[in-house]
Amino acid sequence: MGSKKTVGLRMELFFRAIADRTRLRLLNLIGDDEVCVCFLVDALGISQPKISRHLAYLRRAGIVAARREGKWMHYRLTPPVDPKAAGLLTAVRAALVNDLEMRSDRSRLVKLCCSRKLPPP
Amino acid sequence: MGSKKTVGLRMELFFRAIADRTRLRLLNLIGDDEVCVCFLVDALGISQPKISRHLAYLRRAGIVAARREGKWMHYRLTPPVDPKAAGLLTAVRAALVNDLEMRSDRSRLVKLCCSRKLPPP
DNA sequence: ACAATATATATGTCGAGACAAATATGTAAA
DNA sequence: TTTACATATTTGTCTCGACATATATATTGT
Repeated sequence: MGSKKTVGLRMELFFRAIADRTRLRLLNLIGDDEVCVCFLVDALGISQPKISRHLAYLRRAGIVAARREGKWMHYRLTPPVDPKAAGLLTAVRAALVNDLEMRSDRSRLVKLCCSRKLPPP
Repeated sequence: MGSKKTVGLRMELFFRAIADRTRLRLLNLIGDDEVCVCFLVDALGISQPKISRHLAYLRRAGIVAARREGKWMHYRLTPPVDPKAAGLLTAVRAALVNDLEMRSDRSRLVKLCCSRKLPPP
C-alpha cells in the first residue's frame, strides 16, 4: 500500500515532494545508501533546520525513511514496490546526474564521508 | 537548450509542472499524438478555462507545444532531446497507467475521438 | 463584401490555501 | 550541559479554482 499511495492514486504528491531544488539535492545524496544528517548539512552547505524540514517532507511523502543511531539520524530511500514506480524513481535519479550542482554535491559528500570519521556502526 | 532548460539545470520546474492532478491527466491524454483542446475538455469533464490554464502551464514548462488549425488548437508533446530526460518522461507516462482515473480518461478520449467528427484537416 | 454572431480558446482577477526561508525554541542522547 | 536533530512561528510568495472577460477564427445574413 505504501507504493500505491506514493505513485498509485496520488502521484502528484510524489512529484510535489521532489519539485523542490533542496529536496532533489537531498534525494541525489541519499540515493545510494544511508546518510547521516550532519553529512547532508555539510555537503549541501544548507542550514540544519532547513535540511531537517525538507527531510521531513520527503519522509511524509514516503520517499525516505529515518533510523536513529545514538545521537545521529540516518536517512535512506524507501524503494517503491511497484515496478513502474521504481522505474520512475530510477529515471529521476538518473536525470539528476545531468545537473552540475548535483554532481559536485556528490563528490563533496564522498570527500566528507571518507576523510571525516563516520558515525559508529 | 530546450531540453537542458526543462530537465537540465531546473529539473524542479519540470516536476512542479507535473505535480498537479489536472496537468498529469492532460499529459496522460496528450501523450501519444496531437489532441484538440475540445476533446480534452470533454474527456476530463473539466471547465475549458481550467484546461486552458493548465495547458499554458505545461507549454511554459516546455513540455507541450500548440498548433492552431482554424478555430482549433492542437497540443502535442515536445519530446526532450536529452536521453535521460526522455527516459524520465517515458517513466512518468508509464507510471500513469497505474492510475484508474488515467485509464478511464484514456478510454473516454478514444470514444470521443472516434465517434465524433474530427476537426477538418 | 461587410456586419453581426457564434464558436473555440486564452487570460485577468480574486480569495483561499500550500509552501518556503529564517529564526527561535524544543527534545533526545551522551 | 553539549551535541545532533526536530519542530513551531512568522512572513512572503506561489498556485489553484471559479468567474468573468478578451481574442481569434469561422459562419451566417443582407
